[in-house]
Amino acid sequence: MIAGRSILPGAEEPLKPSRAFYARAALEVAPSLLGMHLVRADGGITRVGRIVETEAYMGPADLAAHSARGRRTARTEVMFGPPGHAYVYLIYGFWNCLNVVTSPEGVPHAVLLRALEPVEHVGHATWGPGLLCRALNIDRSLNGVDLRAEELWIERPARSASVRVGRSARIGVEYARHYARRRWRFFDRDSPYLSTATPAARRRAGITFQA
DNA sequence: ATTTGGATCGGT
DNA sequence: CCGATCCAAATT
Repeated sequence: MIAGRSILPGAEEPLKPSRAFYARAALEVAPSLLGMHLVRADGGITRVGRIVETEAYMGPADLAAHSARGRRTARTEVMFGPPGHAYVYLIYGFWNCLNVVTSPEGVPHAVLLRALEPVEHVGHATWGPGLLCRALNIDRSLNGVDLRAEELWIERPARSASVRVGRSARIGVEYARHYARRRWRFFDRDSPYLSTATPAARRRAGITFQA
């Protein structure tokens, strides 16, 4: 029994990616996270979503990153720390955003998690970084937590189909000059839960709950 | 001390 | 496009 979920005899146990998995450039980690599960131990409830949309933020050189030009502040500090930890920040006054810190310690890369498909105990919209955090009850109190620990983590599902990966420019970074054009957003082409999907497409896919 | 604007979202 | 709403960062 792990966090209330039984492991059937003979079934593969879900596996948390190694520290080395996270110690790579955000641009490599971002597409690799598609199809993995984000798990939140929320009181007695284990909430699970399948990651379907990510963006890479590539540290000092990337003008779209909070760590652009090596900016090291109380807020960005966790990005300079060891890989495989959560960077959670507040944006526009009321939305939290969750990132996965990547690259070796001292190199401030991160992958923004932008959308999930509900898997277990997810009762709200998940098609955007702010909505994703709200649905899994993630806020800045989780800033810095180890994503290989027991509060908030990422695991490879025991069974997973391959993902048809699409890519595009990142969203909401028009200010970042030529970095705004880099196609560092990755997504599952077959998911109706993308942040860019239209309400009509979601209805067609049978998604019922509202934002 | 004050100003600016943001890795968002839903409604118009 | 706009407004909601707060904080980090930059500037004075």
